[in-house]
Amino acid sequence: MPELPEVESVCHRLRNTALGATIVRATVYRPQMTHPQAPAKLRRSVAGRRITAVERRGKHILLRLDGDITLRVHLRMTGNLTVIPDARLRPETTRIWFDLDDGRALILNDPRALGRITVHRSAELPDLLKGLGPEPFDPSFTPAYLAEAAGRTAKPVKIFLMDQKAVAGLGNIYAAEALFQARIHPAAPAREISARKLKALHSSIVGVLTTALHSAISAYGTAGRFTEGEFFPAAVYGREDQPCPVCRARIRRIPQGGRSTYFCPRCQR
DNA sequence: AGTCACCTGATT
DNA sequence: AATCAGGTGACT
Repeated sequence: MPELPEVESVCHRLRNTALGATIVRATVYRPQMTHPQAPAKLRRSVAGRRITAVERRGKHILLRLDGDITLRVHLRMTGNLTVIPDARLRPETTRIWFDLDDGRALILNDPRALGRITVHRSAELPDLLKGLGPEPFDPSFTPAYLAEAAGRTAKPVKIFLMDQKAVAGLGNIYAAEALFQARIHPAAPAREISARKLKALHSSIVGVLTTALHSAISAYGTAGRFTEGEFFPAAVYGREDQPCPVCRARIRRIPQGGRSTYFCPRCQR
């Protein structure tokens, strides 16, 4: 599921469901998902604590509990954090289960079980999140900042965008979409891109994420789940061999960093 | 900077 | 049977 817009929409929904509830007990079905901590630490830390805030930093969800405990949840590829009314609605792929005091349950549902959930004191958080670049909607994320960051690396620009320390929250889809809108070839070395193009890239990053965020919140907010095709209609992502919506050239797929990158060979040079 | 491992399910 | 997947951390 999740890049920044989807993670934010999960947070949005949790604020309307989990906020204020008290966790009675945690059950860990996949101990490795609490790595590098022991599952017992999670169980011990959450019992009897109330959820006081739901925050997001990059793709990380921060569940604030009273008594200065923060659960940091990362959904990775297929995770979802959601409240269900009762055990009858328990998905087969539930990996962590939190009983709430009103009979509902907060669950981490994650078919691939690649997600992570760890427990922290608030004092540890800055260190924990220090590798993350600015939030794309933060005033500090400016074209000048992007140019400065890009200037320091010879990495292909798409790899640069997906590296969370340039800017937090972009993943494979929205990095590709932003590059398409800015008409930049995904394999171009970041430091060789003109200031003019980087300015366009800055705008397209903010624009793509804004549109996707609204789409993700309305899709998830109503149905309570993401549904195929309700997202931002991708111009290039997943469209190998289909015509570019701008110039009709055939969309290409190339491997980058072990994943697929989609782009229009005519629009993006 | 590139490759692989972590996991499982869907698709070819 | 093989390949792919909206991610990341640990290796070369």
